[in-house]
Amino acid sequence: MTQAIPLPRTRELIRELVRAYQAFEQLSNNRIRQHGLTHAQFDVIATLGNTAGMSCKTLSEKTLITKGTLTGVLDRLLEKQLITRTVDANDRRSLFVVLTEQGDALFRQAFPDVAGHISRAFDHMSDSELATASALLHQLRQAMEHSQEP
Amino acid sequence: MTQAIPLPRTRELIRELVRAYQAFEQLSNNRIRQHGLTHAQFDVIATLGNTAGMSCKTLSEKTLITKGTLTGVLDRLLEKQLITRTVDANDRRSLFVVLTEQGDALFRQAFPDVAGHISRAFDHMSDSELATASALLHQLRQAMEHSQEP
DNA sequence: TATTGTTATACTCTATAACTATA
DNA sequence: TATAGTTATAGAGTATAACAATA
Repeated sequence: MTQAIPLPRTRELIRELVRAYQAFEQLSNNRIRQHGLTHAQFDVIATLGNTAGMSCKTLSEKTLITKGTLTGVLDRLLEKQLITRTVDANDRRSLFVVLTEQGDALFRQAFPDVAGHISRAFDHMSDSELATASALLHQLRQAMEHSQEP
Repeated sequence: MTQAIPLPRTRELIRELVRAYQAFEQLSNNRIRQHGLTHAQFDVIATLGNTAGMSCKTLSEKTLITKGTLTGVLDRLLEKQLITRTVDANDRRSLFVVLTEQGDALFRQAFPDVAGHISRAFDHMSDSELATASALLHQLRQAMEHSQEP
């Protein structure tokens, strides 16, 4: 309950992280919608892409979409015939989700397009600058993931 | 329409940015909800905090919430008596939004609490590390903001 | 008993377009 | 005509809790 007052440097970092992501969202959301997908749907497609499929549970963990919500998102992808959702023979409580051929085609089209659109923003950065930035974001993520609830 | 294939380094950067923000959201969302606010409502309160107020238009630009959506968000904050929304005497098309005393109290309580909760993740980082990280995120944001639609 | 996923509920955000009123 | 904001519409995501089926 008693929170230490965050240091100015940390506040600044949080503000910049939020702003950077806002800018990212603006770039990506338009592009994602041009492929007829919502952000959540794109996340699911991108997560399933280049895999042999996975359970709802795994998908939920990777996308951070809670199970109740995921059911609805998958329902809509099913309607669009982008995925299949079949009972796992080994554990019949579990459902196995896989991209359809159509879903895979969309993945192979949409993912590079969205990524490519964003990547143009970083055209002026060198390989080593990009690598440094990635490493730093990785470090920030690790720090946040390992900071558990009190 | 023809997109350059994004370089691996850029893809990696995008992936890390998304993941870092996911981790951030997980940390912040729980905390925000403990103050009885949604993410959008918190954004508005945080934007209005430490200001003399601003028009809906400005608020919309700062929070990236579109005007139609903003009306609903402000309606709910109004219900909770956290803001006032009054006609601007100078331009009577415009509405001026200000935190109430109650809204300001919540801002002064919730903002440091949320920021403090997150900042603990970065406790182990030095001032100069934090500054470097902020500068880098700032650079990434600038790059994305200046990358306009083709 | 615990786990996987669905269903039900209720709310919030979202984009969009038509609209009102002011300028 | 243009701008600021509301309203209407229709969807989509969200958390939560109760539930069914399976382990």
